Amino acid sequence: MIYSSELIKGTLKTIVLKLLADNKRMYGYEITQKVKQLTMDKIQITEGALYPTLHALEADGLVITEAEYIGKRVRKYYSLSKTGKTKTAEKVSELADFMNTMKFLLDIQNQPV
Amino acid sequence: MIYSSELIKGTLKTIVLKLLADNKRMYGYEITQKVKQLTMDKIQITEGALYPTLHALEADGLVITEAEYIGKRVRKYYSLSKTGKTKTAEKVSELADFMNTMKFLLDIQNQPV
DNA sequence: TCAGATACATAATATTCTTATGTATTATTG
DNA sequence: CAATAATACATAAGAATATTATGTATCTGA
Repeated sequence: MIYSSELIKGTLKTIVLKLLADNKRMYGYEITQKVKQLTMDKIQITEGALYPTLHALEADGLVITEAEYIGKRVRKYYSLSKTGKTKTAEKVSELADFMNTMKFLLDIQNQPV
Repeated sequence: MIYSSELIKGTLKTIVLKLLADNKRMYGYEITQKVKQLTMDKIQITEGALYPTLHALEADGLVITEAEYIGKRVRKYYSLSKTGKTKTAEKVSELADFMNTMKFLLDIQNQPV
């Protein structure tokens, strides 16, 4: 089962930021694979969604990039800036709060998953 | 505190459906107020978001409507169709699953709210 | 009486995703 | 060893869905 795409909306940025907080330094393709692996294929980030998001994070000064060559192929590593670290904590905390609210709102107690 | 609007994206339809499942019959304005009240003002659904959503649910055959006059003012009541009830159960269950996944992904254990 | 709440609706715009396409390198496998 | 899949980036067109603004009209309370 893959979640309907609308659920990802609004959480992608937070997911990416949190992964960078945990892994110091990651490149785009690695992020898609990591999310896929951690969620047992339930969340699959498309490249068309990820790269624009990464570029936006960079434009906002939340991440910094380093290009690196693996053989002849370029890799673009992303890591959190100081501002990015602060922002990540805020967004994760907000999402946690939001999920508690939603849990209450949807009256979700012990639904089997 | 009001959640950043992006968090609402993708969950609005599910919220509306669940409220209708719990309350049998509601009108638009009532839904906005109910959500505001249940979430202690943290989620405020704008009319520009709600009405198009309700119309889409109707077009999809998930809800049925009845107009009613309160004095001279019209009210449009929404209730779940049979298909709507099934769909609601599916969407709520999917969202519950998604939130568990997100909880794991974001490593959220006992963050104070 | 008049401001605020109730109650609907829609249009222009912005955001952000999907889908499709493009380029190129490296690894695998029949 | 050639073809395919995986790795790795990127962007553009289009769809979906929200924000913001606007419009209309009624009812309530100070």
